[in-house]
Amino acid sequence: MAPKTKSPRPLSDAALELIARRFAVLAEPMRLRLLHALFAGEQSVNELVKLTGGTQANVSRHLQTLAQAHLVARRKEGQQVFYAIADPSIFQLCAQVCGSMEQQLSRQAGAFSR
Amino acid sequence: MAPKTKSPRPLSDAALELIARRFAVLAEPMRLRLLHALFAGEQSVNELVKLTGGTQANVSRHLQTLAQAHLVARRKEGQQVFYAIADPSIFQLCAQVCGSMEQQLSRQAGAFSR
DNA sequence: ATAATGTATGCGCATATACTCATATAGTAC
DNA sequence: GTACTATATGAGTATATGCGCATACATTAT
Repeated sequence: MAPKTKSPRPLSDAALELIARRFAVLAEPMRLRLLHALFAGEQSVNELVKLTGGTQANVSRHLQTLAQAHLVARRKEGQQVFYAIADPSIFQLCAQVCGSMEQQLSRQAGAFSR
Repeated sequence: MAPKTKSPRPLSDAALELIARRFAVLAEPMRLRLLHALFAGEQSVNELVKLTGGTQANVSRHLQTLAQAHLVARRKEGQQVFYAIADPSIFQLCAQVCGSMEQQLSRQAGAFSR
């Protein structure tokens, strides 16, 4: 019986669910596209539709998902609704994923030219 | 015409797909549980089955998913197969997500007691 | 009031994926 | 060879989710 019973933190099931949900929100290309478009600043739904090339219905739905996850903030002005990044830590997240994947891909590429 | 046309980088569709895939791999509680268990070091499949409480078939499948994403490494020794974290940047990712969510939750909690 | 515009949503379909069960494969011991 | 253990995988099912279409809702203008 090796004393392997050393976990960094128990991490309850509920916490794991929450973390998984968070990752799931980021696991859709269109939502990443929307976040990317919002990097330049607050945008209305219509602007986001044009920027991303998605349909209005689909963009609206994805924005709702992002808003429920508190990743973007909603501001209504007249008949337009503006969305903006609410949690800037997202960019660090994405940057880290990008970096890790670039590293991975270049390592795979190196396996050929080696 | 505000000079809002300033994107950090174009980010091709293919890149967005890859990033989304990466997040999707992390979007399952059982896989997070497995990564968490592997934090203590290399483990065999059977050990992971005991540690996570999942069925052998399910654990094996999720390990395969993690391995395909190059998040864990596979090492066969005799009839046992050992898995280990292959990309330590995962922990930074999870730590960041946890931090962001703790912040979010405490802010929501503060909205009541305020 | 009607009309036009911007946004959200109900519904149906198609696809993806997580799970269980049973079985296959690989390795070890006898 | 058979028996046993460890791991992987095929099949079937249930659930979730992204998408498009049509429509509802909200706001402003006329």
